[in-house]
Amino acid sequence: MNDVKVYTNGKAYKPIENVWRCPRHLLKAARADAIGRAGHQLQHHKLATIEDVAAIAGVSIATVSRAINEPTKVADETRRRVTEAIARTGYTTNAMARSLRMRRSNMILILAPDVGDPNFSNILVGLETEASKRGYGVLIGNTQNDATRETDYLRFISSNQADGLILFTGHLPYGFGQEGAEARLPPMVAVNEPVSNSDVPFVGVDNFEGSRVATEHLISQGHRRIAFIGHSTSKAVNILREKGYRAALEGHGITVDPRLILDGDGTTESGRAATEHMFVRDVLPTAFFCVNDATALGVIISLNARRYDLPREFSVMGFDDISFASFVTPSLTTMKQPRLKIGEEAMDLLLALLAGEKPKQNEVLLRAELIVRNSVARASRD
Amino acid sequence: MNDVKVYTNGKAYKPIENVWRCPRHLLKAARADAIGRAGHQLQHHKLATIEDVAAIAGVSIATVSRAINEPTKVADETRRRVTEAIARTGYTTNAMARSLRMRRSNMILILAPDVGDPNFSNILVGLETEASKRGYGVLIGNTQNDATRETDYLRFISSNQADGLILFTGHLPYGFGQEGAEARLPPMVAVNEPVSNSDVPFVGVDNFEGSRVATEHLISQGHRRIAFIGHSTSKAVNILREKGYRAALEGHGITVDPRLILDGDGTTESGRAATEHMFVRDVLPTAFFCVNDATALGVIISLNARRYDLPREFSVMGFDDISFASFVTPSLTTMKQPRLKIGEEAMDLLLALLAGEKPKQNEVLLRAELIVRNSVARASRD
DNA sequence: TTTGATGATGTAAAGGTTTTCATGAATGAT
DNA sequence: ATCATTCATGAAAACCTTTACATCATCAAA
Repeated sequence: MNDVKVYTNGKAYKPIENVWRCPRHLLKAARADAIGRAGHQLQHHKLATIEDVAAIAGVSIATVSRAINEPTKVADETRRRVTEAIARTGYTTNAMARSLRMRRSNMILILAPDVGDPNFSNILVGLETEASKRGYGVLIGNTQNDATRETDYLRFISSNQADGLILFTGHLPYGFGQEGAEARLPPMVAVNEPVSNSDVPFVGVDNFEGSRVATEHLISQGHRRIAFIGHSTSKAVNILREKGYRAALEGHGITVDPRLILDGDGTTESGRAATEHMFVRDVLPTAFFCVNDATALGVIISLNARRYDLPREFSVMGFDDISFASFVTPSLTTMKQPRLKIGEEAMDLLLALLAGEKPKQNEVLLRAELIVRNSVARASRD
Repeated sequence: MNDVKVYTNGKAYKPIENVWRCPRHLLKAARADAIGRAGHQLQHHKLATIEDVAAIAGVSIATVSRAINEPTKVADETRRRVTEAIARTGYTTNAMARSLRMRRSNMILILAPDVGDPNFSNILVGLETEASKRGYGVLIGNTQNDATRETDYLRFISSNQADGLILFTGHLPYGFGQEGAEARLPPMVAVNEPVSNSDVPFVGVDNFEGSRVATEHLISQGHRRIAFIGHSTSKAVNILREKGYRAALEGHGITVDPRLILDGDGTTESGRAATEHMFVRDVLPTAFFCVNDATALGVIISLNARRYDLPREFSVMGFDDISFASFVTPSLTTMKQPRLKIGEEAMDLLLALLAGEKPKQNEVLLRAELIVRNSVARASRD
């Protein structure tokens, strides 16, 4: 229309003729002014930008940015004007622009094989709480241990959409771990299951110690013939818990009877099968210490089916304290994993790594808590 | 050093004297070339950009962008060269830059009062699966029904960090819902609990119909005196389920006995209390239909404590099929919420809204499935 | 041969920040 | 009065895309 454009924002800016030299914060003054007049009500999807704020406050965008991020670096009066302008426009800094510029998204990606798993969701609470407290958001990725899905999620990392990684999977995402790819690994922390063959820091429960405590509890109730259900040569968790069991027995001068140690993969079915197997061979304990609650449930189901009176005739102890533990009959005595705490600690560690700190130790082990319910009683026989 | 800079990337570009007119894709040729020589191994945190790819492929960045996003619009041979350059550099498009430019993050924010709730995590699986299938990521926010935390999370929306919202909370986030703020509402879908006093689309189970089916199952087992535990005048879920219960009774010509309808807020404790109350007043049913499994658990605990033989003396029916339902004794007959499906449908609906489609209906109701276990038996008396 | 249409590609302008460097005023030391 | 510091601020570059528009070659139709 007209060749020479005039910009005003009510603060008596002079018309400028060299348009391409017009200070950037004036270029959009008209628009900002419109916003100003309309109060804090904005156009549908046109949000206020830092330029709008700058124009209203009568300062440059650099100053606005500083007023927000380093308040001490701007004069009191200026800061006041900026703050007011922000309130008037309802301005929020655009996270995308910020991330782009800072090469940092303030997002953490959580990779889990099964998001529906109760163990996951409980730790998640801790992770999320800590992250949010520190200004980070959490993104979740359900991998189902599928290589494709894992690599899919790597784009969050390599596209700068996430700064760090929490691994529930027990292994590096497929595509990492390759030689040469080392440099591309973002800061990460493993949780729930340590990452095998790697130096990824791990936060979890102290399985050895917890298992020892559990076994000692059974011993303290007079049990001498204690079975361990859930032997495995591959699963790190199972191996550690078995070690704790053995340590407790040996600590009390009780000889470990290999016939009382049965295989199990941690499923309910494996607990049931192991118990049945025990009755077939007719080598019976007075108490069952199970590698986890799911296994313990299998044992209880099997014993209930055989019409034994629990815990009078057999004691059963689990590990984990998963949600149903208090609902089985008899309710399960077990070791409670401090899941909330695990989540918080893991996130705390990850954020420290992001801040450039070197981890003092490669694993953080938290103590499991003995939860006494009704599945353990004093031994009624030898 | 020298005033005239020379840019080469091995493809015989001529030196250019007007530096500020130098084509952008040449400006960084040297760097890209270095990357090229080093194979796909990158500097620690310097990822390849679209310019690197462009320089290697010998095209402009516009063409690279098109080759990626609208492959049909570039010549076959060019596309081939670009693809190869991408492979060589290990390029991934920077999500932040993309989002900034497109004003769209491809992220969905999920707001839930309790992330640890099993109902949440199961629906989450469906949400995540569908989102990821469609190229969206999910961000989770644990609000604990805290106003501060809810407003905190709104920055994800107002800073363009999330395009849409899934609400588990049953209400609009604090700060929305105000007058005038209408325009700022992003597309959203409610799940688990409908949002009261609003037209936010809801995806959930058909409570009325499911409840009717449940009650009919009890009737089909010969029960006539069926209690409803969980009456409420405020909770939408409870109200609907009670309506289904009444409809079933009336459909079979059974008079509703108000003395068999007891208050309850859906907690285990409320189920226990209601049952005790019933025995105090000595008006007994032959079957208990509970508003949900948690309530049913309370009923079972109470009945077990009174040494009744279940399900012979009393039948108990729940609703939801939460995880422990199969572990209680007797294992609980209940209506299963199709949680995975709910999650998928909700996300599907939200993405449709994002794509600009108008929802055909304001709520999508999915059918609950009858799960027969051991807590319901044929009525042994009137 | 001219014109018009089509198709492939390049140029440059957003998109909204943060931050380096430059500028200029005010303050304190000499 | 002069000079060196310090302090508050502004200009402009950089972060990396997508896309409207312009350009140019090619080919078909007139």
